[in-house]
Amino acid sequence: MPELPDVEVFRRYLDSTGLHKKIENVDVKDADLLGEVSSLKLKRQLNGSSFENTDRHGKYLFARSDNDSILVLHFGMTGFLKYFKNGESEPEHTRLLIDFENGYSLAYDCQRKLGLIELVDDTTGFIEKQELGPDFMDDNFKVSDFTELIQGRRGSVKSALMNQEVMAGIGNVYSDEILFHAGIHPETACSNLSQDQVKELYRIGKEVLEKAISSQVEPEKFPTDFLITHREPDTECPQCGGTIKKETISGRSSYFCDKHQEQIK
DNA sequence: AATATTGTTCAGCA
DNA sequence: GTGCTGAACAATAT
Repeated sequence: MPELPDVEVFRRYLDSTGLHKKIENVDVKDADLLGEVSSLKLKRQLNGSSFENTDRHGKYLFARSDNDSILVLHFGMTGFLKYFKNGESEPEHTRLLIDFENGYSLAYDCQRKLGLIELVDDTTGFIEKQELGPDFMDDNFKVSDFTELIQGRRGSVKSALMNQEVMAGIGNVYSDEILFHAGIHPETACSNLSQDQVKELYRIGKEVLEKAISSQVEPEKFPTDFLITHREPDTECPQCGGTIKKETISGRSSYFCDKHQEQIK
């Protein structure tokens, strides 16, 4: 379930593996994942070029090549990247395979094909077209921006946090995590949040995602009082001795503590 | 065999 | 038109 932290980790991975290397072959193994770009165009644009830098907005990863084409990847629910040496086995559900001149390859694997492979020449245009809100971890995304977006919404906080058109990057798992640390019930209406709670949500949100990224989203590296490793109904809350409950909220299975996330409806 | 999983999209409702 | 909810979809594991 790649959300902002996961995609940021993929971005750094790509930075440390696949940059400045000449691409000598591109294999689109599943055209289902392609957006508007054709398989032929993708190959023509990337072949012979090299990736020079990367970027990320919400759950989208961008890799810019030296001919100014930009490869866009979205990881859906099951996507990941793997850089590996020739001869080693490629991941089982590789949908896009890029071979470099140095004998290594980069695989984009996406078992359940909910991801996206696209080629654009302008990230800003792409972000606008997708109608994505500001990236939650962008330094220019301030508490005042967050407050403005949350205020005046009719639905629950959880659906606001998860709505990519409101702000980009937070999904089911991290919306639960943020609300857990903020002590706010996921079903709380935005209109019922106090000014202080909204500010607190922003601060905690930044903190939670930052910690997830620095833990490289590896479960064993997360602090033990995080909900993420305790997503099991009717188990003990790692913070207060309450009970972790599971309920469908905003159409998603949500986990929360029945004791320290007070229920306001 | 039916169910659960999640991000996105879209039909439909207030 | 807007904001929101809920269903559908993909592919697989249990």
